Amino acid sequence: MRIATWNVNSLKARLPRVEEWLADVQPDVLCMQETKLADDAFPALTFASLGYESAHHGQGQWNGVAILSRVGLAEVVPNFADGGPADPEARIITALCGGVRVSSVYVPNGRSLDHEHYQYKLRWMAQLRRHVAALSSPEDQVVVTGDFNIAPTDIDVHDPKKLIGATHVSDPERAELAALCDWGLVDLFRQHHVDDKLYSWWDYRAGDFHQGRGMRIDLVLGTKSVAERCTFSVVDRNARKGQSPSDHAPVIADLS
DNA sequence: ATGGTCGTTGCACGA
Repeated sequence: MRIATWNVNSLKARLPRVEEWLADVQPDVLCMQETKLADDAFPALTFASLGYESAHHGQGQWNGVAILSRVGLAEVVPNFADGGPADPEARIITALCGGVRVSSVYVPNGRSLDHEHYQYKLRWMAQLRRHVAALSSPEDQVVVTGDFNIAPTDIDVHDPKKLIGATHVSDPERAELAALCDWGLVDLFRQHHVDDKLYSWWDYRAGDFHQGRGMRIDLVLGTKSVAERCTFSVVDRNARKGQSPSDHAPVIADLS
């Protein structure tokens, strides 16, 4: 089973690239973020014609998350399901795909450490932990994947010194991510690339992609039983090239 | 050292 995550930065703007990529890479499950669509504008028929069932949790204009699957799509849950307050923004959707409980997540950016949005980001990560624990146990096959807007360690950013005091690398948000992993999730990409400086997002500006200035903030986390099945993981940098790319590249993990 | 580019929308803001 090939599972992938991709922040597409507007599915309306990116649909041709996504269609081409699906045909090329043939994932069994694709989690998307930042569709920026209302549910009634989501191109479910286009994906159906390519062999994928789909579920979308959107709000239009901003945010929006989706799951495509050709190995079954059941028990779809938009938003958090931990019994706490619903997120007013469309940032998480969960479904059972091929025996794996998959969540597609778009963690709030945070904007700056002194911004209210940063507190929202920390609260969001804490609720994500409760959501995952409410729906599953660490012994289950669980994948939590998407745009975390958190670089787990300093090797996940091009120049850590330039980011001191910035979001994506601060201790409190890294602690939230570590706490999520402590529940029983493993960074599948790092299993296969122990110390590679490889990124999944590059600013559109200043030629950052071609200069290699990026961050690894798109993660595929899996429980132990999933991690044991994971034979291969890669960032598909090719999808960041060419005409009208997203600023994120897809991350792929193959399960035996 | 600074600014730069997209996508949304509407003439600015989020990433």
